[in-house]
Amino acid sequence: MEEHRHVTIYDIAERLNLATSTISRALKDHHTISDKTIKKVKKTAEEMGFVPNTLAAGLRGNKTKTIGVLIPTITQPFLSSLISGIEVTARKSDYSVIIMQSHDSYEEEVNMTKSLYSSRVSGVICSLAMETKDTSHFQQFSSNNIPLVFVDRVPKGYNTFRVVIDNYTAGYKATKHLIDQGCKRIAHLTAGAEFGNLYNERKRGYVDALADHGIPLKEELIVNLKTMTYDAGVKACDKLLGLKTPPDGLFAPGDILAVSAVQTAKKRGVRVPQDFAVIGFNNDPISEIIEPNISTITHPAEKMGKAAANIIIDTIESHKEEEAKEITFLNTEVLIRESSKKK
Amino acid sequence: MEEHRHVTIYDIAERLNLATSTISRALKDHHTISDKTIKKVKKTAEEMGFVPNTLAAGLRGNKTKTIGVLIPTITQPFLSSLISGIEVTARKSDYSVIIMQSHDSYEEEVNMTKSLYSSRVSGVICSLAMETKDTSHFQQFSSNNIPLVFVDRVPKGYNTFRVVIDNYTAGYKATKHLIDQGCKRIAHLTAGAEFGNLYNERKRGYVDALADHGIPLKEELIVNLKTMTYDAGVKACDKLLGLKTPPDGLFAPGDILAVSAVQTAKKRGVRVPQDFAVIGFNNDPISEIIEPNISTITHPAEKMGKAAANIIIDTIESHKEEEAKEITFLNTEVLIRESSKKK
DNA sequence: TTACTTTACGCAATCGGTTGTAATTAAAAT
DNA sequence: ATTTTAATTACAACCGATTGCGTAAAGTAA
Repeated sequence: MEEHRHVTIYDIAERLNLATSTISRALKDHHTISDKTIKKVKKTAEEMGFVPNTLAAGLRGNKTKTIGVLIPTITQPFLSSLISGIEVTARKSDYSVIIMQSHDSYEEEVNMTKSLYSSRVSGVICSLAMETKDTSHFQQFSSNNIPLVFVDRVPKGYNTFRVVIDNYTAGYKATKHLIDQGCKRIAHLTAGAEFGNLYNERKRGYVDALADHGIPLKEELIVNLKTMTYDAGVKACDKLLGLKTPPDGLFAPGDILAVSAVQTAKKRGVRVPQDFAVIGFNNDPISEIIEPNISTITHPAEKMGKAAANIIIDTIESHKEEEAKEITFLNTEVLIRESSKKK
Repeated sequence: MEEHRHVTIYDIAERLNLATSTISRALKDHHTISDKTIKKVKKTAEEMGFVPNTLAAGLRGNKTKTIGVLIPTITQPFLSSLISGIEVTARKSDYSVIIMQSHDSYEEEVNMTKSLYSSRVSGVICSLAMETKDTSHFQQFSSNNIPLVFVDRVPKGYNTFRVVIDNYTAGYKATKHLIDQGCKRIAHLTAGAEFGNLYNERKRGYVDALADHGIPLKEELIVNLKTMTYDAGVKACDKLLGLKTPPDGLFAPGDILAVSAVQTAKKRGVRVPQDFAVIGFNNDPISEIIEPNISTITHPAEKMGKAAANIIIDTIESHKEEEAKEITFLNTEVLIRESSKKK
């Protein structure tokens, strides 16, 4: 296999007897270059198979048109949709996307921020690892004017862009829906405070909805999970449905858990939704396919990705130094399907 | 916000009164640098918050430790697992991963190869877009000694690395399983030849399995789909189950299709598996959750990703110019679950 | 024709590591 | 004390595109 050397602007310059500066400017339609020259240069570049070296440009200009995405894992419908939204939006503005998975490890996350900084990404989008409590490893981006957007799992008390849903309201709405369906004993699965404020917020919505409708809060109906997995859900639901007075409804803050609840109920001969109404969260593909279909809360993954990417790109292109680091809230909706329809 | 300038090896050199070359070598434990100096340099680098600029290194060395991944979409269990495998493996060797989605568009794919080449990726892993027939846009990688690995949806007649499963055998085994269960009229969904040889191979396995077991091939039981979607599956199965003599089994080359088949059957009052045994493909998470569970063929996405990434990295690190461009076959297994158990 | 604008393009430094080669110094050998 | 040899470190070119500044050429007005 013959090894070609990359064609550079020097090669084009030599061929046309022009300066490299002229080539560089011509290729990007700089106004000080005549149309004639521009056309000639572009034609020659095409002929010679010239492909710009973004490394050189990036080194010189200290910007790479690259967005670093740092998330727990990509094999989760919500997160892969998020990335999809980021990628599509980035591409429109000719940005590339580098993906890294922290696998919910703090240590990995720290290393990956270094790696991203090292490759001089133009911006960073991150959904925090479960383990992460301290976010000082993100300071390097803020300090160097690299826009940083947290999505979904965001830190508190850190002045950066954030793209989230209103988890409190979503939790409230989900619970209220179950109340509206006549549920009196509504169970809830949640995760410990160490996981950031996401599940806490949903739980807060649940608690307030109960209170607002005069339904007493029963601690026995709230199960704290370590991991939000199918198996953990099965175990929790087995426990809940085994109570002397079992719940007649469940707000699961994730569709996987809702699925596990529905199937556990079925296995125990508990009818869904008649005896046990279930509502999930996320609107994962599976919620629509399982029988009965699972009511859920939409979680606009793709939109959130697009929003995050747009923030990055806008911030860069507008050269705004002192940008207000706003929080972007995206809407969620209650999607009523069979699993919660008591009426 | 104060804008720091990046700390460079020049800054370290100045501080320590050493040459930049010494700093550079010390940081990578070059044997010509004394341990004393190495320690001193590393300590100072740490103190000053030095982070190497990979762009500069990449520009100079013409290698970036970056793998470009070009796939139809990431919001598909198989593909997101594939990426996950790639990312994990890449990271172990300190490689980054750039993701691009062709959305099955030939034009996008062509643009993206340019973009990847432009950013001087060290290697490329690709699963072809549905539309792609001509693969000359990948020539730029081959010509420039950038290792290229096709995964799953691979081109024919192009001498590159390929990581695939044996679709023929998998199709054969799936069909044989249905035959073993006593099915006499086995239907099959497939896709036109323009989609590459993947579905054709599975179909070939289906055809041969029937022939080997003395079961006549009925054209009416083979439905050609344009897209492998849930809705397309429903439509096809409605047609199949509406035949005068409907099939008593189905080999669907994708779990989504299998799910649509199971649900369509249920809706029509056809019992699965008693009246209609179904086997899918991929072992998507959903196949395990739907009721009845769907028998399927495993498709080792994560492993394929790892294999592909390893090929890239090994090729680069071994500096082999004339590497044999082998095809890597990964194993698949028949996963027998409820949807096909007639016996 | 002279002076003044535009228009078009070239020069050369720059971004930050990397690396072949030369130079300097220290340690060892004679 | 002198020559070898080995151990360290320095010099400077290089990767390829970008860009501020300067200059030459062409055009316009006086």
